[in-house]
Amino acid sequence: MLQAGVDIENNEALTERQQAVLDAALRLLVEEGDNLTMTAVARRASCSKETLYKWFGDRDGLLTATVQWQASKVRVAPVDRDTLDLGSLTASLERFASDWLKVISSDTSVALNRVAVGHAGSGKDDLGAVVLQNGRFALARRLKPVLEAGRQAGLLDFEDAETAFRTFFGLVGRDVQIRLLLGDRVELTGATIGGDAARATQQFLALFGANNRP
Amino acid sequence: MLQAGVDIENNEALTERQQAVLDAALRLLVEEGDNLTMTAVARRASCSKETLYKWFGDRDGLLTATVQWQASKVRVAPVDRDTLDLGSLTASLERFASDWLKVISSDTSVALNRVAVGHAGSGKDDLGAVVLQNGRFALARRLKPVLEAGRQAGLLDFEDAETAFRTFFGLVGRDVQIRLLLGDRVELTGATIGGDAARATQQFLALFGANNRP
DNA sequence: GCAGAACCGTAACGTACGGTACGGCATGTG
DNA sequence: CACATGCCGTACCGTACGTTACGGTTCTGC
Repeated sequence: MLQAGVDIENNEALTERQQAVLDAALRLLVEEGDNLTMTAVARRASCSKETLYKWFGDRDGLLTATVQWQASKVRVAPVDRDTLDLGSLTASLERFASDWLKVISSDTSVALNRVAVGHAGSGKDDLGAVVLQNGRFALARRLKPVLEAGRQAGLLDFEDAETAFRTFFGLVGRDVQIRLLLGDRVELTGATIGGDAARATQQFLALFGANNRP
Repeated sequence: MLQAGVDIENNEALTERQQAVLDAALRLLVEEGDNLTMTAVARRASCSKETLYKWFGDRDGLLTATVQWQASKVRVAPVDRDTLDLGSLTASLERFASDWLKVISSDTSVALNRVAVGHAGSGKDDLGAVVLQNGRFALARRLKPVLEAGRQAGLLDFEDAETAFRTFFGLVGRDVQIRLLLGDRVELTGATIGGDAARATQQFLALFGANNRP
């Protein structure tokens, strides 16, 4: 219920100690997955279970706080759009693709997505919505202005920014995320990520570049 | 451990009653998710828990048997490749895309993928591998011959069939599967599926069609 | 320096659920 | 008909874990 607990709306109201506890919970979540126990978190964080319950109210409260804490840590710098030619647009898209691939292939992302997917079935909490909000929808919010700017500059040609974004999303991610979530060992070194990002960007430009339309 | 149980390698060795039990377990899995209980399965299937343990050995054994039972039910007819022009190739690709979208948006697929993802963290069983084998890899095995035939006929142009397939996979699925797994309500009527399949096919042909290369 | 709060460590409680045992019934077999 | 087998229904056991309670210790304000 979390009648008394941290204000999960704005994660600014987290003291240092609470952040450390959530970091410990996050590390444990990456290691153990959803079958972590409250005693394990308490032991790892060197705090008492009473404190955990006082701060986060509930096991689900602790989990959501952990997920939101991790989400609050990935604040990216927005791209500058003053210079906008084909080169800078390509670089921006490749950057987005590379960052996204790095994120979804990271251990923490895989672990968080796993627990969120597992909890999505029985609607006890909204972990899925949180992960979705800070994952796929955050990416859309940051990428759409770039796409719109590209269209304004006559570099891109598309009807709907949402559909264009979803195509880009598919070209970048392909089968990587589902394979990682299902436990498949996908080789993703830095070089392959760079190559995949460049390939996805070229394919996207081939589909939505303004010069490719007769 | 499943020392004594059904032969999960070939699901032919399943009696009628066992299939009915697995169907009940499957329905319950779709409804309840991973937090289904053995007593609930026994009650739903009108069998005793003793029988469940004798047949499937374990809770994980029951789950894997259920997943494999569902996997064995989706055997698709292979496409005929005698006539191979651009029209039939397009139709085949659209058919694959539409079928795949229908599968991943179905309730059972979402439920099965959820439990498999949830279990992928702690390697107690290989649900993830089973789902992956009967999902994404089965699709690749069925689609790659079509792609190769298209290349042989001079309709497609690609270096590696695997990369071409993964691009097709991304163009079709985009963000649908992860959004569904995370509990997002994605509108997927028959019309939208058809439209998405056609769009993905056109995009794939635009990228890998032989006539588009100078 | 002291009262009170915050918090740590641990013990205790309650329950849900995986796994097992057992009595009854139905069916097949000599 | 006696007997064995297979299975249903249910009661039972053990344990893991969420949740609470409590004594002891450190921190904070006056």
